[in-house]
Amino acid sequence: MFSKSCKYGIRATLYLAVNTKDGKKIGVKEIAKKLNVPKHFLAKILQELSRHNLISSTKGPKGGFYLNDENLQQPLLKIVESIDGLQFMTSCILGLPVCSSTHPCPLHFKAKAYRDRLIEVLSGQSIEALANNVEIENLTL
Amino acid sequence: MFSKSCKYGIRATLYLAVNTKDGKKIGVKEIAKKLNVPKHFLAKILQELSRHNLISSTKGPKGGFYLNDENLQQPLLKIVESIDGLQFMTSCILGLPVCSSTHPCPLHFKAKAYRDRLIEVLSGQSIEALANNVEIENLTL
DNA sequence: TAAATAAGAGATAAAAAAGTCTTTTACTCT
DNA sequence: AGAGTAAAAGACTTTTTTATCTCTTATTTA
Repeated sequence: MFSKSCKYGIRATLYLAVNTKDGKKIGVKEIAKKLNVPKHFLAKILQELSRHNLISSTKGPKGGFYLNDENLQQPLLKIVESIDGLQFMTSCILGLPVCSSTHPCPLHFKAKAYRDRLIEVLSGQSIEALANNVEIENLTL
Repeated sequence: MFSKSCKYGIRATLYLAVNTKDGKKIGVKEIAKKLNVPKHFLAKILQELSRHNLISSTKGPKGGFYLNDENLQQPLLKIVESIDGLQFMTSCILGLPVCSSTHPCPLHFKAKAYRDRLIEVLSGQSIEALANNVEIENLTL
């Protein structure tokens, strides 16, 4: 469903949301270590998210990545969009070039239900809200 | 979610189910053309499914692929299993090595509920039943 | 000005997808 | 029965995409 880049991006963003509320900044090295993902690969992903203004960063000593208020209000879907694009929202689970309610593949309706729920979470809640959940319920990242 | 191999495999199997009820056999060439997928790639996939006894074949002139009664009674999940494996049923949508009800990732429950629905279709209905649906509702393959 | 950190360009590696060529099997026609 | 042929089976190669790593540059802070 999501590429590795996208998975890493989501996890890193949520990690930042949870851990930079106090104005702290965190470097790639720490994030990569904590999430157990390849450091340089993650660096590229964060770079990209930063360029899209979905996360924030400052260079230099004491620099690092963090989420500002605007970043925190975005839905997670933005992260997905900027890494994988939004094809996953509409693309056919069997890979048919055209697949819709009026022209469905055999799995269309069941698949759509599954996906729509997910899209709801990704687009309906802010990163901040999801991060709060992570804290309250002590979820894994 | 599914690899291309798997998508091609599912579509080809359903195509065979719909079109070989009368004892007809169909060659890779025709299937590839009808489904608009790469011929040689499909050949390899069908070969594999045949080896796993999920579809049937005969060589030589007038030979080709078809589904026998046993094949038709299998659930589609078997096709998925023999091509992609069953990881998709349990693997975390965020790629976490461990993700379960007791140790969930932030998207775990939303993702699970609807993935389970999909698994229901893939495992609860026979290929024959799904193929009937395809015919009755004139679905695309 | 030195050091720490992100940004950026590009190379390499691994995995997935697609294609080529050869061998085997079974049918058809004589 | 034997020869020719059409199809799948199988081994292998090439291409494309995704994932990962390396090295250099720019920026900021102390």
